[in-house]
Amino acid sequence: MPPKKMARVTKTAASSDDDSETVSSVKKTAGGKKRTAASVETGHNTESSMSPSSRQYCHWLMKSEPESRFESGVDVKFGIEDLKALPNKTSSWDGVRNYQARNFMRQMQEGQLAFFYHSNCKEPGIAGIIKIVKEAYVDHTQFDKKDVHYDATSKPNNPKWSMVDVQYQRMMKRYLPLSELKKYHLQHRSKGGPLKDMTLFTRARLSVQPLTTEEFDFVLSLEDKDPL
DNA sequence: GCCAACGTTGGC
DNA sequence: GCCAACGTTGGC
Repeated sequence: MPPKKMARVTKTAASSDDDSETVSSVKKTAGGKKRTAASVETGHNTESSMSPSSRQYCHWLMKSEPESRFESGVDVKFGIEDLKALPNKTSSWDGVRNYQARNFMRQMQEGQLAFFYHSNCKEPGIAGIIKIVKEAYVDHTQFDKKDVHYDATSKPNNPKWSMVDVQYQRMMKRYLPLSELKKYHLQHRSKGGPLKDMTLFTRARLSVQPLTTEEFDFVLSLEDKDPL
């Protein structure tokens, strides 16, 4: 596995958010390569007809920090350019230590797309698009005492944390700053529109989050528009 | 660097 | 199971 992804995340441990694997979905793990993600690529599916808890998402947003920052002496920098520079432009997304974020990763299916979001930097925003190329499997860094995201409370016979593999797809035609997305969010919140409930704003600290097809498509459409 | 928001911990 | 203290996230 590649570098250190970042996906920071709190170090939690048990929590209320279900530690459940159960939650719908999810795949099998490890060998994972199989499974064709059937419905997946179509992008659409049932979202509108399901309750939030059972909804199956097919688009995601994953945060990482493109600028150097040291955590326990280790640089957690990992921007989209760093992903692009790796062999096969692919990396595991390890280090997520938040149950909600983990559960979303466990719902991801091979072939689904995600926005690569740059956080904690000069200009936060969406930098490009990545694809899920391997579904959730055990994040080995949780057992590595040397790793920044080591979790002493997780045991190999019952791992707590998962990761997926992602592959670089492309840069956005233009960088989409958080500030611009926020303007749309506020606008849509008052007058209606696809970004009115976007998780990026309603649960700002979540490092892995879902987007509805409507949200994803709207954000994509901004590439061809002038900045607000 | 500040600090608001919010998830987690742990006493009770 | 409540909730205050604490730690982290991440925009600004």
